[in-house]
Amino acid sequence: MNKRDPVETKARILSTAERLFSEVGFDKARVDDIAKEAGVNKALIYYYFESKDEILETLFSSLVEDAKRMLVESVEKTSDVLNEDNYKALFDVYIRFIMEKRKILKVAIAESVKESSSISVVMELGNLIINAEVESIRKACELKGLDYPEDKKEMLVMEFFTGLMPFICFALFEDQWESYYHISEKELCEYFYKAFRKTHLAAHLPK
Amino acid sequence: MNKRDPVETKARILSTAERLFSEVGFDKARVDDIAKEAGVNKALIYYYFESKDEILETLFSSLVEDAKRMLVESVEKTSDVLNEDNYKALFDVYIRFIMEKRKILKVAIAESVKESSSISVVMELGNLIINAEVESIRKACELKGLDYPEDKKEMLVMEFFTGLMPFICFALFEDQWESYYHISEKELCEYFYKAFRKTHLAAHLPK
Amino acid sequence: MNKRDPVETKARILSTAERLFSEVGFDKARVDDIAKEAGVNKALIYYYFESKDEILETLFSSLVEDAKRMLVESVEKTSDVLNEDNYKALFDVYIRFIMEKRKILKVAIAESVKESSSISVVMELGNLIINAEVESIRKACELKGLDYPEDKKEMLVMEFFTGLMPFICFALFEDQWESYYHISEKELCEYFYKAFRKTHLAAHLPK
Amino acid sequence: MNKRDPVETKARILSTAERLFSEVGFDKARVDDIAKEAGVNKALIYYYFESKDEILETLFSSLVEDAKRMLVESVEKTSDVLNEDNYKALFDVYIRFIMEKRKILKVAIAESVKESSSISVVMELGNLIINAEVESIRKACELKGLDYPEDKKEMLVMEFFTGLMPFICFALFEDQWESYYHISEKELCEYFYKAFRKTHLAAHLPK
DNA sequence: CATGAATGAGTCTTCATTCAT
DNA sequence: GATGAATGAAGACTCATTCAT
Repeated sequence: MNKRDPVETKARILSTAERLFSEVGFDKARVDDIAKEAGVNKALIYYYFESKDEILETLFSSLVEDAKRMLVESVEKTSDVLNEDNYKALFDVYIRFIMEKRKILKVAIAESVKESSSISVVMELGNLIINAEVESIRKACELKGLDYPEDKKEMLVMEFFTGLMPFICFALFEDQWESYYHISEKELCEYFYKAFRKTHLAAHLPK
Repeated sequence: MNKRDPVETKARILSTAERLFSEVGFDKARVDDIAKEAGVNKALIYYYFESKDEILETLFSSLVEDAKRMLVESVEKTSDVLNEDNYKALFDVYIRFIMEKRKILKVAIAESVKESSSISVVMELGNLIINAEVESIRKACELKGLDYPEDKKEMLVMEFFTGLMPFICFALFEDQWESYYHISEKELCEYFYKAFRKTHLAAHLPK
Repeated sequence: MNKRDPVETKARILSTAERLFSEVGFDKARVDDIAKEAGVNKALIYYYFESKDEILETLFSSLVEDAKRMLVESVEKTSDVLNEDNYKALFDVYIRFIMEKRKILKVAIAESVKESSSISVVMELGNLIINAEVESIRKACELKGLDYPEDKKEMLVMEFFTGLMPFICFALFEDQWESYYHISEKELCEYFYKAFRKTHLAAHLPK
Repeated sequence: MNKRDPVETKARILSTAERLFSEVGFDKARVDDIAKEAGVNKALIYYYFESKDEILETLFSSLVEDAKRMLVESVEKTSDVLNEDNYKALFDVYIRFIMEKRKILKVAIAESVKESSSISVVMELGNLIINAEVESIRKACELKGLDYPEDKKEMLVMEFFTGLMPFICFALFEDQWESYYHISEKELCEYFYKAFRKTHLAAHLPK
């Protein structure tokens, strides 16, 4: 907690805000508390950010940027052959990303769900991810000389609601599952992979 | 809008609150606005409800009660034979229920996601529904003389994350999909069924 | 200080605000202090007024309304013959009005002087008064069979800068003259009348 | 805008402050904005001035000093014979001075009007000017062998309220007259001279 | 001289809730 | 049941001023 290190200070404000937003919700989170818990003066927050809203927007932008980076990297890493091993590798990349971002994802969901928010981050993020997915599926088919007959919209719907959403919901409710069903994160994650493999992945893998 | 009809008045307060909560979020929704839009005096709201929180609790209780009723009815309606037609019928019952409750579901998700909320409605609701599902699967297996070998926890995880969550997310984001991808509710619902059938349902149907 | 008498309460807020605005200026006056000194809860102020600005606007509107009333009454009272006695009577009506409104006039001047305020109250008030004056002069000339040859704009300028402004400035600085030159209000007022008679009034009276 | 020229920098801060104070009022003007618009770092302002108040005091002092200089010069320039031409020349000197100082005069009036300000600049300035005026009148009388019978206080009142105040008010409201009555500064100034000649000056000129 | 970062003390405004009728 | 008036406790945001370099 180096004072007079602007970059570090700004980062500390952001991560404290992220935590508080996810703990009590954006609206209930108090700027006073962010300041106190980040160990900075409240006015300093307004030196770096125009408003409480701008803090949230900054966090959302980072989320989207990180997602883009993650998608690029995941494409580079995974070979184009679609088989169970590859899917597992991809699953791991995604689950790691989503669990790392769980805090801000909770906030994103809570805010996106409000009918007042014009274009929600979740839609933006979703669009990004499912398009990447559909594209990689298309490429894989091409590579194998398979035709790629499917309706693109249908694929988008499938990727979004049965692919992405279970992942995000895993991030949202994993901790509650832990305490509600007395299950460890590791165990839950394994069950989740099994379930995901039998449902969404099964639809992708050649029968 | 019958004045001097307590039951109707209370219902009007509840439905107005539900709408406002879903539109702007529970925290941002003002009791003043609920009063104004319900056409009642603000103090009257406090005659019917202890607090703003109690309004939300009432709405959540109704949601849970309605879900229970829906589950009972769905069991009565559907025969025990598990085939595609039966699943489609069940799908329709669920989708209708979830779309009807989309407003309060949005609020439920937004609130459940906060780490401060001890036991979230979504977990309660989820537990209810996935247990019913698992139970009906068990019965179906029994009926057909099949053994029911699966790990129960695995089934719960599957029902929750790849069965229920896509449904709920459909309710949450259906309207945003409409405007983002210029697609009608009907069309989206059809795509969603196709996707759901190929993934979650496929895992249930005998190969 | 009757609680639960809305009219009286609102009036008390307004007069307290008027006093504080004139004492320390609109910007430095604190809503907290208005509340405290008016003996009401701060939130009650916002129950009656949208904002601090609206309080000021209400006060300004009252000032304009009162000025209109005063002008109507002054026309009714004074006969159309323009002689020294009539002018003295008119002077007294004006000086009484302006001294009664000195508090809000101070605020009005301070605010009007800001280049940001689009149309200032002082201009509005000035326009009202000088037009009434010019009109009454026109009538008087007509009555006496005199022609009314003067350029109207010139008259407006004269009424505003050498008629109205000395009056308003009297209201603004009377108290400071008292303490600076050790002179009583009565005495100062007499001097002021003499000066005003020799200058502005002299220009109106037949030579 | 020569950087690294302390004198010029300080002057730039002062003139920017003067402009902002007159545009939005002293209280609403922000040191941040003065810094930004003067193109200097905020902390530098505090290197040159103790406080925001000191900036204002500096501006007020300059105003008083400049007024003194102007008075001395005006005495030197104008001969002691009081006739219409001399008065017009004096009028021009005054109007030029007052128009040049309109910005800070607006601030001075706004601040002087507050009942909290112990001795206001306007009273100080007024005292300065009206004493000079009365003195020059006395000299002129003496010169012409006329007795100078008048009550001094009466003369002070007259000079202040019907002599100085119309001038200052001209500076305050000239721009608003322009836009309100669609009149040019030149035209308005001519009308003002006519009005001033018929009222205040007429009282001074031998009949 | 000059600057980016930091701070304390406000200041307006909001809002759930209650009171008196 | 119903209402207009009243309140306490906060909460977002501001701003003159100072510090460290």
